Amino acid sequence: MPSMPSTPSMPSSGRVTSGLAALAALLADETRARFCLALLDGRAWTAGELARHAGVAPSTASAHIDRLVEGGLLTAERQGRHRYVRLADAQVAHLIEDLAAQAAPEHGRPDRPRTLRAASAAGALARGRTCYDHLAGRLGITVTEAMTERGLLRQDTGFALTDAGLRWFADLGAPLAPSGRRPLARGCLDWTERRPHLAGLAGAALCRHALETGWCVRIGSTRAVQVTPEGERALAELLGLPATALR
Amino acid sequence: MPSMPSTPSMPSSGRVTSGLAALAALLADETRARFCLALLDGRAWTAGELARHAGVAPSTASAHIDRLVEGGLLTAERQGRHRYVRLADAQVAHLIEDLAAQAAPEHGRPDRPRTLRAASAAGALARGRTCYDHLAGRLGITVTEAMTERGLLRQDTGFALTDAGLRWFADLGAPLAPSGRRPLARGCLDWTERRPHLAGLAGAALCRHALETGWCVRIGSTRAVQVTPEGERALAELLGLPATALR
DNA sequence: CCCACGTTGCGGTCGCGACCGAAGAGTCCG
DNA sequence: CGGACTCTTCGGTCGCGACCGCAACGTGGG
Repeated sequence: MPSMPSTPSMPSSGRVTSGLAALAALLADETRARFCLALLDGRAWTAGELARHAGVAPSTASAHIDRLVEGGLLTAERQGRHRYVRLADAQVAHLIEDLAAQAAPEHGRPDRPRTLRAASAAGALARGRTCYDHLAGRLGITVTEAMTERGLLRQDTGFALTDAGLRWFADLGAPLAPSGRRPLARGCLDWTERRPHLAGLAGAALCRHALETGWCVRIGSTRAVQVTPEGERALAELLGLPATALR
Repeated sequence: MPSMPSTPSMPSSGRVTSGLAALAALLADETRARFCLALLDGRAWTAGELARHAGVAPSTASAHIDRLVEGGLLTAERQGRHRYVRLADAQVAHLIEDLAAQAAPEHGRPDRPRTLRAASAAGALARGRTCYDHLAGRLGITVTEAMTERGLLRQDTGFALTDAGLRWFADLGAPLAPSGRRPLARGCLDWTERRPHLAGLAGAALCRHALETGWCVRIGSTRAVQVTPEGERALAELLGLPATALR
């Protein structure tokens, strides 16, 4: 009830305020937050998978998914008896990344793994992974830094591809065209490396190209990726990266 | 209790998840959201001002401020019997901007003002305002676009100053030096214009310079700003902006 | 065709947190 | 040194929402 600002303030402040609060409320629940972070791998999960992942009853998960879809964070698609769910778009993914980065400045001790299995999984993720639709982890950072050093990417005065960078992508067979409202290049703060890696249309194109041409492959069905021998050769040739930098 | 992911997933997933949920919970309350949006003007408010602004009791506001400070979104500073409160840093400001932008895609009809006074205030804000520590509104967009056209700023492949842009700032008497983790230039989506304006260190330097040299002045004690005749002359000379573009 | 499984809808329970008012601590001023 | 002001602390109330179990629905496989 006390939703009336007693001071005349920002116009449309009411709508923006309640919109902001409503959006934040979607992520304010631990279970929904877990859903969104899981979906940050860019793939589609079924409702049941998400329920098991978060450790809640299927009915609970279903209700949460409804709210997230309603709020525009997720999109759902029915296929047979499954309901596949994914993040709505790159903007949402980027928003959640930013929030997670802000929420986890605990970069001192990244939660020591308890088991050998967990340790090796953590290592694989730190080495290389996908972040929504682009590359992250040491792999993502290494590639981004190499592109910067080679003058393909400019990070000192912002974050943008250079003309040489545009040509590089074209030569690669993955020409970039401005599309919609998504920027060609943007920095995405890496969780494990605490430095920005390449995101945006260029990051997505590079990741897609790397997976399609076999430069890297997914490990199992996780978001972790591994560079292949061909990938090492290609990156050495195109970016001057020594093979050892990618292991 | 169901905090165990039944699927082995992201390492440190627990911590990140609860951190994300806790951070979002801070903004999930309408009153706290109103506080943060008010503080987006970049200035320090007293606890009482925020309480009146949001229409809650002082005791309620005090508790909210505690939580926001505890969560790292705000910093507080006691001065006499007042407690001045501001956003913690530019990163927090940017995060809230992004969230607000995502939360308010209602760009069809921006909440028609009810009174003449409100209409003129809304008009002034749309013409020019500060957004945390840089310029926004039509003023911010116009300047940003002019800088882009003049080759000082590159937006087609990302968002970065050019070398000419660096020189432009140096000639202005506001040389830019990379500092800490804040980027020199970054795009900040404008609420009213739906296009990015210049933020980051360069945006802050430009705004500071504009206010110090009298290119623009604040209207009353709001975040709205107005271009002065000197400002028109300077911007015409430095960016080729016709005076009519700024009214 | 029926059974198993993934998914959804419906009560019902329970705990967290947003709110206020009143009283207390600290500060500035006459 | 007392009064006006700002802010904080403390109890106590109340409503929202996260959760589960159970039952129903639909799909796909045997």
